[in-house]
Amino acid sequence: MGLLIGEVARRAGLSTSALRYYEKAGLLPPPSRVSKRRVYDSKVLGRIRIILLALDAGFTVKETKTFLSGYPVTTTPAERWRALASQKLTELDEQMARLNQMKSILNDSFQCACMRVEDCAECMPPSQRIS
Amino acid sequence: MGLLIGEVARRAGLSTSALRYYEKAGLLPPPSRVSKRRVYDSKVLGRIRIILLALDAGFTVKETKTFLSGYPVTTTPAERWRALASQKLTELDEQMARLNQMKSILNDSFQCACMRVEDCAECMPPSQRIS
DNA sequence: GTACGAGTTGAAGTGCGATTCAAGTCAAGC
DNA sequence: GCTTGACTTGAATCGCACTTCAACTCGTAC
Repeated sequence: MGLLIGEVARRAGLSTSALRYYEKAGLLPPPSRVSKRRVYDSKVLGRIRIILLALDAGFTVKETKTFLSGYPVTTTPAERWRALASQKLTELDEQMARLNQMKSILNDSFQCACMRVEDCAECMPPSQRIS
Repeated sequence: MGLLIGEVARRAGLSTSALRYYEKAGLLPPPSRVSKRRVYDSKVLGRIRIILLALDAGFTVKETKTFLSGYPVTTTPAERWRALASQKLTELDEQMARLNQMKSILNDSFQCACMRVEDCAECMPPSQRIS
């Protein structure tokens, strides 16, 4: 029933180093050992699935740890997720706004006929002006 | 007429360390010196304006250097910008797609009634399943 | 002459999420 | 008893855009 780290990595599509990293970071509980080697219960795959979902959602390793073990045991997964997700959604909206701003700058800048970059200081948009 | 680094920093809204960093990175030409101190011509402010616009557009320092000095002198600013911007826009669209995917995950996950995180392995979406 | 403020340098540090490395441990097969 | 292969550890490395640090150099004012 016990899985060695290589087998867990293969099934999860992760590297063994990533699994050790997650363990050190507190995402995965330290498994039992047989002659120093980590031996995992297959339940760990469920936990890894959850970890990967949280990371895919944009949570940092630290935030994911908070989701997994940073709340009183009485707090349900749904409650934890809602709390963290609303924060994260705010961040993502900020990032979207930032990306849209970048796109505007990319599309709108340097439409001048200047021959050299040095000449472009003149034709810059007002918002970018420096004293 | 000459500006010391502190004055340039103040006018540009940058730190002196950032200006030295840009110089080392090849974004700013090494200015003249008076007793070891950098003395800038006020034209440098125009160049800084351009650098900040490129960085605001999402270009890395390296890409910004390419824009400023990585093309034959016959290439106009508008041509350089178009070439680099189309690449960058592709990257930004990928990032937007990634952000939208994150938002979906945040909104759709953990709507279960599980009391403990360990129970949630069951109620995960199929796309996240691990062998 | 000495204190002050602004500048100089190269090296090291920051945060993130891992990966890579060297050197060692261990069980199984031959 | 020796090789093989999978594992173990802690430490170092990566990329990015800077910042911070210590130790030093200047010119000016008092």
